[in-house]
Amino acid sequence: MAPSGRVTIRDVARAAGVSATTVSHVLNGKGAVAAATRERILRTAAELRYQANPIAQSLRGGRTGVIALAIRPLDAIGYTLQGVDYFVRLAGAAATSALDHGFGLMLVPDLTRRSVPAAMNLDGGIVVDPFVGDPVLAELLDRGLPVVSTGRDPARPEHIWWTDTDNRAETRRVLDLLRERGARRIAVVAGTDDNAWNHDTVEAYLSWAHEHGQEPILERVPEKRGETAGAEIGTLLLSRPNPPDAVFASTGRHAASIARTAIALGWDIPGRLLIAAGSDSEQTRFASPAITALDLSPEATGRLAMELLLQRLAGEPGSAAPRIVPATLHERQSTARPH
Amino acid sequence: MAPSGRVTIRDVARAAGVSATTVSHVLNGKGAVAAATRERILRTAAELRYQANPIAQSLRGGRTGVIALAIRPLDAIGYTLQGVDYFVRLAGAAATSALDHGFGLMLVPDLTRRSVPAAMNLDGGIVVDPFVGDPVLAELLDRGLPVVSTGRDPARPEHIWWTDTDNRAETRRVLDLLRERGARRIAVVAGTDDNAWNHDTVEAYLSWAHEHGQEPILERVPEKRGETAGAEIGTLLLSRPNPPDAVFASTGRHAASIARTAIALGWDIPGRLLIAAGSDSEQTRFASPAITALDLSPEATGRLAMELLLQRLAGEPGSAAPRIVPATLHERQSTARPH
DNA sequence: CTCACCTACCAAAACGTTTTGGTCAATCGT
DNA sequence: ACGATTGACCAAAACGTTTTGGTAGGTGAG
Repeated sequence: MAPSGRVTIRDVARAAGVSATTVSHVLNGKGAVAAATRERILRTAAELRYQANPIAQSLRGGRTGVIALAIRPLDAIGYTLQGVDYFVRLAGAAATSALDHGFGLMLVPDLTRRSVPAAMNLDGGIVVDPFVGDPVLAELLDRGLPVVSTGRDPARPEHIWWTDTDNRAETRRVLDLLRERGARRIAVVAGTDDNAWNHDTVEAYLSWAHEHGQEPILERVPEKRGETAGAEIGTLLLSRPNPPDAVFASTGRHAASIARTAIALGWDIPGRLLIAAGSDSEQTRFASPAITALDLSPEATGRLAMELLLQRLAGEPGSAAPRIVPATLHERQSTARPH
Repeated sequence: MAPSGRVTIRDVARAAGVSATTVSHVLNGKGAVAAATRERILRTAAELRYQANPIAQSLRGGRTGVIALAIRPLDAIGYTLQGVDYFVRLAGAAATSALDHGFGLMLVPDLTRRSVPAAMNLDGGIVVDPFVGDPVLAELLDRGLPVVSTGRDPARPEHIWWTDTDNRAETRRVLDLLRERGARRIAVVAGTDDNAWNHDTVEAYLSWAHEHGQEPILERVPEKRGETAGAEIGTLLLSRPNPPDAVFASTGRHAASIARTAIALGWDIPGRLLIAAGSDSEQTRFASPAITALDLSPEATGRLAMELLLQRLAGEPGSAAPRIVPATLHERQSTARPH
């Protein structure tokens, strides 16, 4: 055994009476080795509980098998609450998919803020919801790594390796539903994070409102602000001289707190006010009445992003990017009203 | 430049007219190097944009700088929702702390279920809420890795490297509060995951009930079951011949759905029924009325676990383990009743 | 019988660092 | 003036694999 206490390929070779080359061949199914020899080597390796040292393999092969996951919205607010179940579901799906392909997924909180540890060698990266001109996305690309993002970076149109739901179409879909349910003055409450999701939502709303001859009622509330922000916005909206008859809030959290505020102010939901959310979460399912919401399929998004990345790493032609993931609209009590 | 296209330490050495040894010395601040030479080497390295290859460093040093994070309750249910904000907060704190010390945090979904990728070489591991006799904890320990868990494994008393809140004391604290607020028939709803948290909660409740001469009313509901489970349990509890006057549910999610059910059944909270939760979450803050809950300080737990692990990796004497993290009890509407 | 071609195996190089164990010249103490 | 010490530097070994480029012996075709 090596002085380190670890069993090396040489120990196995010595014990089996062959060269390290032959052991490597057997273990990787490469060269031509006699059946008897193969058996003996496999047996010896098992007996010695030999495990190839992945670092040495990486050094030779140039790959580490580690993929970075940067969840930008969480970087911005410090990993506190906030629409978190979306990110957990996405990260879980990505990690599972990575492990299935022999890769590990490493969580990397804001690479640009702290000095990047030397020990971090990555094969690729996934950036979730990059900001416009995102520095972390830039950093990874600068390192020459293949990167796939979840949501595009509008300031970097040449970066086509992203996955997302069709935010504009999905937004219109919800607006159409609200209109179909009788709403004629639909307000939208979007976040302030400077990313594609918010941009698309606002843009889709403004053009939709224009098309339907409705004066836009747009409010924005910072993602980092707590549930109280929803209450303020709700109060603000409902005390307007000409209040909305429906509210579409992009996060489930804000939708739920606006709904609660409305009810506290004596508004009936869905009788007098319809509510919908742009992202399903525990709050939307849990609110009373339950709130209609878009399920953005974070699992599919995470899995797809990982697969796209792994295809690129494998040098495969790679199916065309960007790739669009369909969302599911869960209709609930908050918009239940006969047509 | 090396054929790989990567700048190696030899390239720098050649360009600066010194040996690789000297470059390494300068870059790591090790040997004795003349000031002028040092300057020249640093300048050259910067010009060539030299970055030491971490894999080679790892091979030499035997360390990878990667720590595994296994979140066992999520492994059990497949990374869907459920008390998730606790885990995100914990994982975020652990990742941040790791990165601050030059380590990366790798998410490892159930190591025992899928074949462990060869490329995964770890320096240590953190296991969140291990089950009794947890196989993932066992696997990591078998590999000879230093492991710290969040919550102990009751089947492995010799494993003292864990961090946790004092579940028994905190449970009693909540029960005491409920009693102080007038409750005399307190029911407890715990999870079914076979881990220390559930064990401790149940154990503390049973002995507390015995001490206070109260007949225990204990229900258990699987963590994986959705919000509907809470409704069922709530109905069950309240339709007993002799219903409870307070419910302590270990998860915020179950507390909230039980509260909602109770209200739907016409019970006034906190007038006729008190509700408290053993873990703070978005649901407890968000329910109406807001629900009193223990904030288990996942950030502190995650940070502490990481620090404990890093101390062991650094070979430091290591402050005594296990380490206990204090929880904070947030009193809210659901238990607001004059003494 | 000989040449070519397999089969089964191996020695050495390569991956890019860090560390060990030097060498050589200049300086210091006596 | 001479041995000891120090400062500045370097060649080679080491980390544990995988891959390259072999060799030696056996076998089939001509």
